[in-house]
Amino acid sequence: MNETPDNSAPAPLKLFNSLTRTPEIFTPVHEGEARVYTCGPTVYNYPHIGNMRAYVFADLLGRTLSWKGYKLIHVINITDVGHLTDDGDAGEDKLEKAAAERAQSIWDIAKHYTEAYWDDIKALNIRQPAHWSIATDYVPQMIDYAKAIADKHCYELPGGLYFDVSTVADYGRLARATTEDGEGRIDAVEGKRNAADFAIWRKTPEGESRQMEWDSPWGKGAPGWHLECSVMSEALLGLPFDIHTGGIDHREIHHPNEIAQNQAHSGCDHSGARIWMHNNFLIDRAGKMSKSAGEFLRLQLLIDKGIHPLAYRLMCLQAHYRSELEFSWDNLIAALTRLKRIVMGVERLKERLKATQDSKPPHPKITEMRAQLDSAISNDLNSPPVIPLLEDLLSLKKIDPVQRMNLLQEIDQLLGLNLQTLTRTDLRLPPKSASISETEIEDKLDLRQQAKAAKDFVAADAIRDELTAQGVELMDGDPLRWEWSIKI
RNA sequence: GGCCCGAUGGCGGAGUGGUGACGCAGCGGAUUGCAAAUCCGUGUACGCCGGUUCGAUUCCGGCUCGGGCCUCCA
Repeated sequence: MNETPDNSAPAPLKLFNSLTRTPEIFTPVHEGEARVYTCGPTVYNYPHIGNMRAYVFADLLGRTLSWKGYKLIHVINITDVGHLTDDGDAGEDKLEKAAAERAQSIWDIAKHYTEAYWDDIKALNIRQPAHWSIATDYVPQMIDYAKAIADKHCYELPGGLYFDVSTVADYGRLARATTEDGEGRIDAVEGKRNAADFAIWRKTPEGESRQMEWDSPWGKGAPGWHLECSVMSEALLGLPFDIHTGGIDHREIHHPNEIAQNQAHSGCDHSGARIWMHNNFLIDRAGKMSKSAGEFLRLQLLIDKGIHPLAYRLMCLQAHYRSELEFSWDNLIAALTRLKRIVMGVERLKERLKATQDSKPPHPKITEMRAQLDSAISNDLNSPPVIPLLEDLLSLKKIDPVQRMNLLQEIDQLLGLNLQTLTRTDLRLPPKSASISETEIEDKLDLRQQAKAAKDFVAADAIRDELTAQGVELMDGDPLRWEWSIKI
């Protein structure tokens, strides 16, 4: 235990490595730099809010690395090459299927969903990575990559080129999986040498043609979906790089396969990335949210209901990234209420700031809080205790506002809640169902104000009732005057 | 079937071998024409059975329940 934390010394950054299943002290491959690769979305559908938790997590990691003084080089990929829809390798591409259903070009579909994803990224105040790597931009490199490993590590089947997982050392170490059999729920592809072997290149079936296909030494087709991440991470970050992130489901299949490819291509036994980090799921009462389960929650739905996206971000940060997080509307609205109160605290702090001069030595309480902040975030990105810390900071009225604002800025640099500019008005999103305009509301409130001044409470109450019926909540003693009431 | 994880108050969610974070809701107070908003204050918990220990919610074992992965998925 840390009996006497040394407030002057920064805490070493510890990150939980899925490879060792323990927290490890982060030491960069390249002095002063942090190179991070994040598995991004497959753009054949809208992202749901569960998907977005992964990017909030990756953003928290990136912000932490920046705050710790590392030069961050972050890559997030966009998978716009189709993935199979059905079991095994016999299915259709999801992108192809979506294109067929909507009678649009597959490229238009990918573009549409990529932009929808980027809208969500922006709404959640997730910082832009250094590179958005688009899978279809890298197909020639993927083919070269596959050629380079084909002889020693791959074999051909009618369906395409397969990777033989027995050709690399310690396959599946990330998943802690036994390589052999296990009773999978799907039929194995005929001819595979090992159950875990996976496609590097998928041939377009005889007699079919696809909108997205490329020539290769193994016939016309498309790259296997594990290939792209190995190729792009190596191309953009070099091997080994520091940290690879993704959802916890990737720990079992996708990332072990990436590691196998990295080993094959580099000729080294290292895993490509030193630290593999996985965020846990956002779960609904029925279980995890998934795209294949039909209807799912999009960020836009929250916005339509009048819930600001940053409330979702706060909800994520209230839980540790490795814990499952239970989704409920109550919880989300609780986060929104909390965020509003935090913003009010910041606004009060700003007011006090105007009337104050900078003061000299840092207040011991501020120093202590900064150390607590460092200690929490350095402990595998433990964001939940940072939020009460922030709230305490806002309520410490006796401490110099300048010093409090400085620490607030640091906290917000980490949490990314945009606290320095976010206002209560920003948080007052009109729900899609709103049946009255803001101007009309303001006009009616003015009338009510007049009625109140004339002590005509019957008239004043009538206006209030009318507005309440239209989903408007009155707040007379508050400069904001009114609020939308949120209906789920 | 195989592998893995979790179980904390009304809901969500931290943390800890011994003074039971925190948020939302609730309750009390201030405020208000009455409310609302806001501010201040405040109660309740550690799945079950054993074990280790002076002492366990925290460590170990078993059980029950829940969840994840094994198919694309954050």
